[in-house]
Amino acid sequence: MSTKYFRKKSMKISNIVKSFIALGHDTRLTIYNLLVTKGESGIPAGEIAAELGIPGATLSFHLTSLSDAKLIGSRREGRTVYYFVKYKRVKKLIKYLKDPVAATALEAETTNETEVE
Amino acid sequence: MSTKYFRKKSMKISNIVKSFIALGHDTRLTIYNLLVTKGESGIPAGEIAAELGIPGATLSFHLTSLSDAKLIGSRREGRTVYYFVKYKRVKKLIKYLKDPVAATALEAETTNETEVE
DNA sequence: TCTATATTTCTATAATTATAGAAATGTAGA
DNA sequence: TCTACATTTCTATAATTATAGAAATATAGA
Repeated sequence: MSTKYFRKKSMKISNIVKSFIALGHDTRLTIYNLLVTKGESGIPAGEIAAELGIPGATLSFHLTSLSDAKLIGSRREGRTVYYFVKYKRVKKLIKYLKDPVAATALEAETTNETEVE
Repeated sequence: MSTKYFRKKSMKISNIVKSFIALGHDTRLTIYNLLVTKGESGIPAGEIAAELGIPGATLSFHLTSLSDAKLIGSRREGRTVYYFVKYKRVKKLIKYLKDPVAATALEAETTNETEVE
């Protein structure tokens, strides 16, 4: 039973694909770029919007994509929400690019659907 | 004059974004995965289509995306076209993920629009 | 509680991308 | 040249994603 490239129809879009989708947009890649320069402390959503010159609603849409992909995280401080890069997922992508076969095997072995961070 | 996140409207979609777009699709990521297992010699388009169970026209569409992103290359042998991974671009992506600021600076410095390989 | 501020969600619309049959192109061999 | 085969391009259609104003939500401070 060759399971190599088999994929259940019901199987939702993989986290790896989600991550590449997230990075595959000019605005979102610029956000990633910006967040990298800001370190762990992150940067308020409003500042990102101002820096990129885009409406808050549009920014929110893109932040959701990056968050769903677990490429970024956020924390609220008062009425401000700070966004920051989550390097765990970035490292996973690098690993995937270097060796997709090994990374996929590892993923299948360790994925237990309860992963949080 | 802050050029940090400035981007000319006329400026076409960057090669990095193009690459992430290319990898951000289940079928295309599966193609990448498959090609990695096949090494330098590559694999005929027809075999990819058969392995994935998709029509040739659909495959061609996705191969174009990966080729435009320079993630894969091809060579014709008779009536067969072989596709293979081009690791130069993969390495560039890894570099970008690790340090987007440095990678972007390097890109700006070395891009002369005549890059072929 | 009232008001201002920060951000997100809702919604409609615009724009882009994906799919795949049919037609076209390129190549090999008879 | 004729036929078969491999692949790509053309085309229409379906599906998805992006955009941004308006409304909603959350929090802080007066």
